[in-house]
Amino acid sequence: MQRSVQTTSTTAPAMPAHAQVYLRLRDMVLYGDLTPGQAVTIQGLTERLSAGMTPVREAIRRLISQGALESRGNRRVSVPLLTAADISEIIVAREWLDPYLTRQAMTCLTAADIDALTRLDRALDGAIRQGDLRAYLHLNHQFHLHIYKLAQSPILSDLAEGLWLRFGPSMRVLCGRMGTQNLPDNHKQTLIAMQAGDADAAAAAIQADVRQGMDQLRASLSEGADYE
Amino acid sequence: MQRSVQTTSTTAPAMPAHAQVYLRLRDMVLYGDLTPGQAVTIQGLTERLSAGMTPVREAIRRLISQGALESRGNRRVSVPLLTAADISEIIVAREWLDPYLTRQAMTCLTAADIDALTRLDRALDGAIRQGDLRAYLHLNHQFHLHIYKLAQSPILSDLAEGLWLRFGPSMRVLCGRMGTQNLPDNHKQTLIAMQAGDADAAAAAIQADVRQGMDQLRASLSEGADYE
DNA sequence: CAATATGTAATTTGATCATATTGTCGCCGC
DNA sequence: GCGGCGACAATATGATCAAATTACATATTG
Repeated sequence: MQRSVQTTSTTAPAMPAHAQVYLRLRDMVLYGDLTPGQAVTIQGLTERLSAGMTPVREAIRRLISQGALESRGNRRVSVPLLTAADISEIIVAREWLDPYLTRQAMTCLTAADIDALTRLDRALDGAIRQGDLRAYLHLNHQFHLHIYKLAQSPILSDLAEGLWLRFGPSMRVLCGRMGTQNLPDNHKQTLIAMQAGDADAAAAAIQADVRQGMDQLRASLSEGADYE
Repeated sequence: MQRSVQTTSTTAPAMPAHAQVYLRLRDMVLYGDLTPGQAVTIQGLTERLSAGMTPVREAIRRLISQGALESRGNRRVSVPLLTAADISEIIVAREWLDPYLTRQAMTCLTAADIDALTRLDRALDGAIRQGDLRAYLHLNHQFHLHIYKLAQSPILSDLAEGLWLRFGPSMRVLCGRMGTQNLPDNHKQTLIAMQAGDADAAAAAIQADVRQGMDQLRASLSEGADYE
């Protein structure tokens, strides 16, 4: 037997294996290592992640309960294929949640916070220039996650983060289609509004960002029919 | 060893044990068999539910990811103690979600649906008269769940249902304090509005119901300090 | 004669359990 | 009061059992 996920010196001081597996699997969902509709097997993941069966089972179960994976009736698990109706629901939810969390974040925003967001956005620009799709997805996600964190609203942030898990795989497909050169970046308006201390403008900018991205997603879904 | 969760003739034709354990544990959270702050141990549940360890582990993990349980750092799990800030977030979320889902439900509401809701509310009245706290909690939950289902918005319904898991234990404490005689029932206005086909009024009635219940919860929490 | 449908066998995969391992907490002696 | 020691609970593994899908072979029909 392999020496499992044994802490390779510095990697994981005290993080249980199921948590590590969860994080890795979640990232696979978020950043497109799994395509919509793809089957997810326990044994496949035990090999791919060289982890035991129990941690993988728990991670999968956790992601199912978050909507990142779906359990087809007969003990088979797969990455959900979003319908247009699903996307519409996610749009409704995000168009409400994201501006709300942005306003919350604005109530206690420091210059350092804006700096951190600006750095993230600059890194995002770099990823776009280099056509690094995975970095783009990651940094875009980080940008919004950072706002959620600043809002200091753990429950609402949980809801918002959960939505990302649902559209992650489809977003990857969309961006893959658009080509790596003309990926959108609508964060500039948000940063300007934040620097001006204008909560209304910041919320509106975030809402526009969300709507733009999600609308593209829905359009891509309906025109591309099913991707496989 | 006991004969496990073997299908006792008719009970479970093809439901895996982990699903059964999850449902039972979820109901324990929702209807107050667990009190806020209470510790939840795996081995305790394997005995109480006479189930194996693996199904219990998975059910607990699932409920943690939904916010129904929380994992304190050191491999200890407990029922969350809500803070006033937590309640405020839940209020914000429900005041938006529940009216929205009500409006959605109104778009395709049949007379049979209203009948079903009316029956649920009548049963709720009965539970109040008899002072049956558990039935009250269950039927009140069912009433709102039914509206969610009618909205045919699986993702937003998921979000709303998840919130119930968070305040379930605290709600039980609140209702236990209020005494079993004067439990609130604000569903009448909703039913009237639905019969009139007035979506605005129905949404407003639901919002009032949510706000009233949740405000009491917050008040109970802040005055009662911590309950144990 | 060929092609499709059907029923069975085999392999793959999921579910559950018993057990070994590890980390945490409480206690006792120093 | 502090550090090691023992008990307990959680984590993780591999094995075992059961289910389901797949493949294949046979039979039947056009």
